[in-house]
Amino acid sequence: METPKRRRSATRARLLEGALEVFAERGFHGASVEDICERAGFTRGAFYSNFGSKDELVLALFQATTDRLLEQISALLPDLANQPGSLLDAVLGLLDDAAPDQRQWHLISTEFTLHALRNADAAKALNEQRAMFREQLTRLVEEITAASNLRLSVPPEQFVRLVMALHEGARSQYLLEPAKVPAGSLEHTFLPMVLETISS
Amino acid sequence: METPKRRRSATRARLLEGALEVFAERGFHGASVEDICERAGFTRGAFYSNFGSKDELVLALFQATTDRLLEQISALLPDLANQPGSLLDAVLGLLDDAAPDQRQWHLISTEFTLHALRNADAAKALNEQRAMFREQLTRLVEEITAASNLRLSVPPEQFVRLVMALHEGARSQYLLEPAKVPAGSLEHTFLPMVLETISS
DNA sequence: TGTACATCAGTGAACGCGCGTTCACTGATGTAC
DNA sequence: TGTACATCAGTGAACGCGCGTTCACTGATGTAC
Repeated sequence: METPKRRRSATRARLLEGALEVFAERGFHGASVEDICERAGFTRGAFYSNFGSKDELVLALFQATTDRLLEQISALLPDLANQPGSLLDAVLGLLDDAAPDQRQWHLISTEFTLHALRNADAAKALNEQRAMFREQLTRLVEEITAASNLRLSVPPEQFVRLVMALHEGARSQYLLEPAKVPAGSLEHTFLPMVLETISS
Repeated sequence: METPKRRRSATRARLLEGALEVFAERGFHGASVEDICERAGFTRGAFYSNFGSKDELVLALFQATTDRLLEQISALLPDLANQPGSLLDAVLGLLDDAAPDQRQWHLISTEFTLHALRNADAAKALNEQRAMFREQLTRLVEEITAASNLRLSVPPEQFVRLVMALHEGARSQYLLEPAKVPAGSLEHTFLPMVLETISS
């Protein structure tokens, strides 16, 4: 049953998917509306039938990506919290598994962050997403620390901020020099030191 | 004595300066050649008399900024190494002082990093600059650890990578939410833990 | 020292192309009777 | 069930504007004699 509404929302979804890919490859300004439509298999008219403008698309894309990311995290949370393994493995595993393609995700989220630093609306959306993301991670940390006898000497929220900041910087180094800085090496070398100090 | 050569190189310098400002404000693609020329007080003809293209400008700008950055670091190094204060204060102080305007520097270097992730030439230039930067920081760490009785349990080079990665991620968080994440707070909270563990 | 010519940094008008956006139209699906 | 009409998602040609780039020109500085 290919009702018009279903068809329409499928078109929208394919356009968003195409935009994600093309933005990752060429960046927001390097990707033309035509590039995106071609990738999705539509003409530009279809684009403007579904989105008001290219700017509107990027916000919609960010929201859609955010929704999917948070869904994936919610699905992963119970597994990780109950499985054997250290707190650190669980948290870092979540960060990696949440974004299937590290490089693509890094390019797009970094570009959107730059955009947000110059645009208040984007900043609001981004900060809300990041807050939700941190809350999920914080809950994971709390569950694991409660189950084990581990105690953090700083609030879990701040520990999460540390992990996210380090992860972002380390990922940047990894993508620039994959051979010299293996993925996750910085995190796995240093975070245990913090945890040992943090636990009592 | 306003010889033509002097005049020419002054024009080039002013164009580079204008480009730095305008790129920070609007981003590389958002800043037109005309914007840059207007800021510098020239017409577009002057621009193309000094640079082959907008793309060529961005590499020249990066090189010029790199040179100045490394010069500033060289000037700061001896002071920091001989002054009283912890290793950490010296390293973080260097990172902050090297870039006078945190926000501007973050915007531009992040955008260039994104560019480098899609462009091999830019990646080469960026990685060389970062390597020199790390070497300077590593030398500072070595001098300070040698003077004190501190011992690092990891090579200084890797310690520097940690500090740089964390600094980058923390700066991003700070710029997005200045009120919630004061500048340097993450670094000053967590790096001492690593140092305590690292020293023996 | 003065005159005639050469050089060349910077001017500013014009070009042209890419790209975001618009819009009259099509044809497939849905609805009324 | 069949016919006539309505809706509307998607088409594709056209528009127009911004911007990177070009180029013939100007006028100030340098050089030759």
